Amino acid sequence: MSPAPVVSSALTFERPLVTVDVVIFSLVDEQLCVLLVRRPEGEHEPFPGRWALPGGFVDVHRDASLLACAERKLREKTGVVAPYLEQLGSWGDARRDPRGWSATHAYFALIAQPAISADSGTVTEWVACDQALRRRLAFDHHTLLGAAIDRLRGKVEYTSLPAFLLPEPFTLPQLQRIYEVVLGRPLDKSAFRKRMLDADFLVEAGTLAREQGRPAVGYRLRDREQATLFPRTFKPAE
Amino acid sequence: MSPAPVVSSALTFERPLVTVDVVIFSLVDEQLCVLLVRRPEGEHEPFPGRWALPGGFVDVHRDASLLACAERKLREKTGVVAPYLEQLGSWGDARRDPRGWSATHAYFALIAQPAISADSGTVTEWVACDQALRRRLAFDHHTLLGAAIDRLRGKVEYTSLPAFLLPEPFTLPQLQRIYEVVLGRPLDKSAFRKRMLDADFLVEAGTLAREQGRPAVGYRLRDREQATLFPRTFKPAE
DNA sequence: ACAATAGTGTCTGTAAGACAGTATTGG
DNA sequence: CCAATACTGTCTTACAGACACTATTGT
Repeated sequence: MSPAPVVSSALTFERPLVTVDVVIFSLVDEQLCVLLVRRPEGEHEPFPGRWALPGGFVDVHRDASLLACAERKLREKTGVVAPYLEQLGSWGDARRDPRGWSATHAYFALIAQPAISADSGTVTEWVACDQALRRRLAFDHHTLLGAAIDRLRGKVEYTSLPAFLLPEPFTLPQLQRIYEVVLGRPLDKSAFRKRMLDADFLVEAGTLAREQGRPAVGYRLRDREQATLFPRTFKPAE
Repeated sequence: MSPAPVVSSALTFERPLVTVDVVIFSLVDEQLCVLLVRRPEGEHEPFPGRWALPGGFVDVHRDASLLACAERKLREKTGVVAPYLEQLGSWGDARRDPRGWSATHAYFALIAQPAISADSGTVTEWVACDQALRRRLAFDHHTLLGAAIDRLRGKVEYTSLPAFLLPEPFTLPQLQRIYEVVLGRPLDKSAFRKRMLDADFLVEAGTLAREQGRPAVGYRLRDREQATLFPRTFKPAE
């Protein structure tokens, strides 16, 4: 049976709270980091002063959609407008928010420039992923963050996702370093290059010199909207 | 800035509608089918009489969580209690429901027994996937269904998901047929069997005879909670 | 010339696909 | 013995990983 009442225009039953949270990843000093914000200290605030993921209630008058709401949160905290943004999932139950039954929609974003905070008022910090997981976060944000990291680590095995963490143009050695950082293991240079170039998601963009050594070919993404899937994982587990 | 008001215990702002929809897949005559329900005909009902995915409002007093709500919908429509159930994603915006800003949480379920409807009142039907996509469905259910089919087709390339569509115990030839149906192309028998047995997610369960020919070894899933990932896709696109 | 970094060539092992073969049942 | 289905063995090929090699820059 549909739970809609007979006179459906009434819709008088109790509605859950609806929020959006964004797990924003970026690189600081070749480390995978996530953006955290401090909860306000107010008397009636839940988890006052705790670290949390950026997010908040959906505003039915300002936000045309959940995605638009996530983009707004991201813009408010980082100033970044068009990043890689993907839905992570939703978590909803009666207990995750002391203010009542609530459902949150988590997104995860990859951005290149960790330009810290265009936002006024809120305290924000870039924190290394594993360190962030060890903090006591507000709500069930530990779960959300864990899911985001798992998803990212998982997808890195067979997608071009890490490329969204680099400012363009970037070089293949740079990209390989990011893969190695996220995966936590070294990769063979030759195999890595073959895979990246065969996947045909990069376009050449000039030459980039470093302090020392031979300059490298620069690349941009052919399509900044979506990641490329590789036909195999980097290495089947042993 | 968090949109929470200063005195947060008030929370007087307008809340979106929150629903759950479930895309329930099963096999009827070796065809991949999805369960549709007819929307009620009432005067004030949205999309009266249209076909739709089973779903409805979250009931904050009956449903402990979104997942529990999805399980309830599934149970009400099919009587199935412990299927494969995975979150597909959420869709929320101001226009998808004429009754107001609404967010739905879509789940997708794979069940073995298409026992039609333990539910009273509602008209339900198992419809072949591609045919269901051609119907004019209520709300944005065309989008949800499309996403579910894409997800299933995609995952079939590298997971054991189709095994959840078969009643246990099942045989490898049966399983292969399901893979072929969902993928829409034939698979090599030898390669298929090697892959399935190497993945080590099956346990032997007796022998199953057919009308004719040699009986086949029966198998059960080692773990009915989650699917197994294969290290490669079935065949890199050509 | 040398250090440092970028990029390539070549070998090898692994595993998937192709396909023909063998095995086991009922009539 | 034959049809029908289940299962296996062998060959080939593609490709990822290993690793040594060459290339190009600054000092």
